[in-house]
Amino acid sequence: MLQLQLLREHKDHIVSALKKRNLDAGPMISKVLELDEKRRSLQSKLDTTLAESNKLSKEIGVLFKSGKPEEANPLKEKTAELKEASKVLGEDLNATSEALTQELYHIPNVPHESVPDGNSDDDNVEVFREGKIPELKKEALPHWELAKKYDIIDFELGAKVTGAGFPVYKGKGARLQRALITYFLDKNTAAGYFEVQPPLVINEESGYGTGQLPDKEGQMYQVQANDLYLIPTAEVPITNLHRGDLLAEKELPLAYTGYTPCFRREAGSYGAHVRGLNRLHQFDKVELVRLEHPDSSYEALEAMVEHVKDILRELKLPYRILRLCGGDLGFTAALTYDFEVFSTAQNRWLEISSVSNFETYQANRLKLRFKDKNGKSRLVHTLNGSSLALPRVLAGILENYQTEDNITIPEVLVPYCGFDRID
RNA sequence: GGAGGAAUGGCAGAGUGGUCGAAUGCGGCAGUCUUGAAAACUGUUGAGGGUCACACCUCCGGGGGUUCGAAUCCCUCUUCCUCCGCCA
Repeated sequence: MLQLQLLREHKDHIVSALKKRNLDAGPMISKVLELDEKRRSLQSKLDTTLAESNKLSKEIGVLFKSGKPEEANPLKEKTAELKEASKVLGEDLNATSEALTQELYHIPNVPHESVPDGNSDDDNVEVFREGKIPELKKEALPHWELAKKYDIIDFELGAKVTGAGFPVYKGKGARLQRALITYFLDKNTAAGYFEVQPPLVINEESGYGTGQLPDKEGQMYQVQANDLYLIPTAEVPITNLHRGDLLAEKELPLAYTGYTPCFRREAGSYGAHVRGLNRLHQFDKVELVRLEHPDSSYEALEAMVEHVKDILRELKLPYRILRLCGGDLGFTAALTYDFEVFSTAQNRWLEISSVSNFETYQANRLKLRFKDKNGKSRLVHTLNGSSLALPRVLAGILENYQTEDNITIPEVLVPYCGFDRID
C-alpha cells in the first residue's frame, strides 16, 4: 500500500498519476487523509490521558512506599476515571486505524512515469522484438494436437483426476518439463540468484504482504479448514521470506529464484484462448524475486529484463517485450514488462513472463525495511519476474520446433532432456 | 494425537509487580592507535507514533483480563523445543 506520508505531502501528484489507471483516486485519498487526521487527533488525546495516568500511578507508588496508603485513595479514583476515558479513546482509535488501513488497501500503486496511457492490453507498448518466426507448413498443428499426436500431455486424464486445467505430462513431455525447470534454475543461479524451495501454501498474512489479499482471494484456491491458500505464484512465499525484516543496507540486494507449481482458479476465463496449455489451473513456473535499494531498483528491473531475454535467445524462440499501459498494469506494480512468445501455429502471442517493480508498495505492507547510512529505516523496493512460466514456453517450443515427423528439442535443452527430438 | 517446557532488542541472553524500553555479551556505527588492515581501547547503537525540535505515548510472540501500576500474575490463541504414539 501507499505510504501515508507521501499521500499527505503529494496528494495532487498521486491523484494525477493514478489517472493513468483510469482511476479517480481523489475521493479515496481525501477519505484516507480525513481518517488520518482523526487518528492523530485521537492518538494525541489518548496519549495525554495515558501520560496523566502514568504520572498518578507513580505518585501512588511513592505514597505506598512512604507508608501513607490512605492518601493514595483520591488518586486511585482519579486513575479509574482516566482508565475509563482511555478505554473509550482506545476503541475509537483502533476502529479509526482499521478503517484507515482498509481504505489504503484499496488504493493501487502509483504507476511509474514511463507507464503509457491506455485502457486495455491493446494499448500496451511493444518496446523490443527479437527472434525469427519460423515458416511452418500449412499442416502445422497447434500444441494441443501435437501433445496428442506424440502422447506427451494428456488433458483428459488430468480432467478425470482433478478437472479441466490440470494436465498430466507424460513420458518425454514430463521429461521436457523437468528439463526446462532445471535449465531455468541453472541460468538463474548462474546469474547470482539464490535458489529456494518455498512452501506451496501460504497464510493470510503472506497474502496481505504481497497484495493478493484483500479482494483477490477468489483467484486463489483456499484450504478452508486451516485458513490457508495455495500459492498463485512463488512471488508470494519468496517475497514473504523477509516480511517484517529490518535489513542492513549492505545486505541489499537480495536475489532469489525458485521453482514452484502455481495454482489459479482463473474464474471468468473461457473460450478458445484457454485451450491446451494457454491457461491452466495448475502450472509450473520459475520465479525471480529481488529486494533492492530504492536507488537501484530500476537498474535491477532492466537487468532482470536482460536476463530473461538471454534465456529466450538461447531457446531461440521469437518473442517481444511490452511495457504495460496504465489500464493493464497490476494493482501492486509501478512498472511491468511482459514477455510474449510467438506461438506460430496459433498465430498469436502468449505471455510467458511478467517482470515488475513494486517499489515500496509491497514493502510497506510487508514492513520490509533496511537501515540506511544515516541509521534511518527505509522501505526496500521489491521486484519479481518469471523466468519463466513453463506451459506457454512449452507451447512455443512444440509449435515452433515442429517438423513433419517430430519435434526438435532446442539445442540448449538437449543435455537436460537426454534426447534431441520427440517423435 | 498425548505429556511437559519455552517465546525478551540484528543475534545470544538476564530480568517474577513500581526506580525496566529492559543488564551483559556478540554484532553494527563513530573515533583513538596504524602506511593500511586486524587487534586493543573509547564512545555510541531497538522499533513505531507524535513534535519545527523537545515533551509525551505505544511495543518484551498475538489477543483479552487482574491491578493505582504488568516483560513479570491469570485466561486464550499461535509458534518452537523435548519425550511418547502414529507415519512418508
